[in-house]
Amino acid sequence: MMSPEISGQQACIGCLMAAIINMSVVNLIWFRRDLRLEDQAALYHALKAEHPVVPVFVLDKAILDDLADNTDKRVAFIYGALEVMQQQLLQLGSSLDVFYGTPAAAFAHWTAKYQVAKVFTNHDYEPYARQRDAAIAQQLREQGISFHMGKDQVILEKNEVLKDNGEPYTVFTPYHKKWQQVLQPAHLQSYACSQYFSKFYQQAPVKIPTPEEIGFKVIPLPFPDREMNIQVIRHYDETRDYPALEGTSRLGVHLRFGTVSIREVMQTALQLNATFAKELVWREFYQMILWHFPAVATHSFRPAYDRIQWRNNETEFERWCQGMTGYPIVDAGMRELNATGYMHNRVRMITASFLTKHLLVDWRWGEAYFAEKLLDYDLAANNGGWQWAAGTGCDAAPYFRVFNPALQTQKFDKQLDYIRKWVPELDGFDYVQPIVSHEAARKRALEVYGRALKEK
DNA sequence: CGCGGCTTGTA
DNA sequence: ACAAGCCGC
Repeated sequence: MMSPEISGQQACIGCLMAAIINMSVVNLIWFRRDLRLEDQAALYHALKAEHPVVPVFVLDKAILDDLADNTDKRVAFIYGALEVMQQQLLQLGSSLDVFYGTPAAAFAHWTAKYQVAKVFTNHDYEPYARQRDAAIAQQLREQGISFHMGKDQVILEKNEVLKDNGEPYTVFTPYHKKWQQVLQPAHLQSYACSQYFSKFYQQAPVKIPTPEEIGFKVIPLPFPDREMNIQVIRHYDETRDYPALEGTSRLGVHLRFGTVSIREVMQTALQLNATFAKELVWREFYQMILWHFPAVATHSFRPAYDRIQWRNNETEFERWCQGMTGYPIVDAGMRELNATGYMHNRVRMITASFLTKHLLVDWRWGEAYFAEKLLDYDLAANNGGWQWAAGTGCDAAPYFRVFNPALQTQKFDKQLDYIRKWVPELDGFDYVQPIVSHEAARKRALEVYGRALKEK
């Protein structure tokens, strides 16, 4: 549903001006993490509204300045997605209008350049995004421009799945059950944007700032395919836990940036594999948690766990980052991450458990490292995963459940195919000694966690 | 309210 | 089997 959450109180000054000097009034569609032209909620509502639609995107200085690496793969991915959209728009006689700077400066620029009546965009549940959107809505309201938000990133959001007492769930299994009860066919219906493509504002191409102009280098990379691999999804429940196989969808990055529609993926998932569909609901669960409990971005979901006396040994943390712990399955995962910007999910759990439990490093350190390296990085999912592994989160693994790297290897990489791929020196004599013994580290973790929980 | 259930490990 | 935690019904 498209609700004018913040609507203009005054008459649209731009519209009056435009009427007088015969300029065309337009609406803006503001793309963020929904970088596609088909089955896109806010775009659909924009195209169906009264005026021509100008597609806009902000290369947000506030976000880009925080990236550690000027060859960040995600910037390259975004450029690729913008380029695809720009080609489609040019063929339609329109153009994307991309601005480099802060969102505030971007809208100051666009509202001076166009006679804007309304701005359409989709909900974003992250703390920074919420604050950004509130500020932009306010800025636009002062100019008599209304701000309209749609739901596009998830199937069911915010308060759509609640306990009978009206409170949000904090445990996945009952949330999932309720999610399935609430789901209606209409939630999965595709937004048929293309039938309104004639509504795009006609103008000459607007030049997109180059990566160099914004201080980045784009290194050509093979990104995961946007198309769903039907065979992989069909067998997801049987193959997903084996990191040596191609058993996962690799759609994470596309869901992150909206280069595929969650409605389309969920439709397929519900038809082909219930376990895969469930994983997509985990994604919605963590977005919902972040919306209702934004403090999890910086604190343990359970306050008692913020009392844990992390060892935070920087040398050990560095060895974990580099994949030099002496535990092959952990090292393989970290090296895969460093080399490719991707890590298999089973291994994400193992490496996260190892850092927090075996080395007793604050989960936020690991979360930040993954945030820096993962192409498919998403705050809600990454934070949820880390708090799950550390035992600090909602519906987390009980803290006394310490993953045993040897057992995990036995179960999920018995032939050592995955490990040998990333730790080739395993078969020689120069592989590093284990950083800690499993038994001693396990005992230490149980003591340290136990102490934090006993304190009042 | 007591018990099932939990991306698992150990006895 | 049983478990150092915890939620939901």
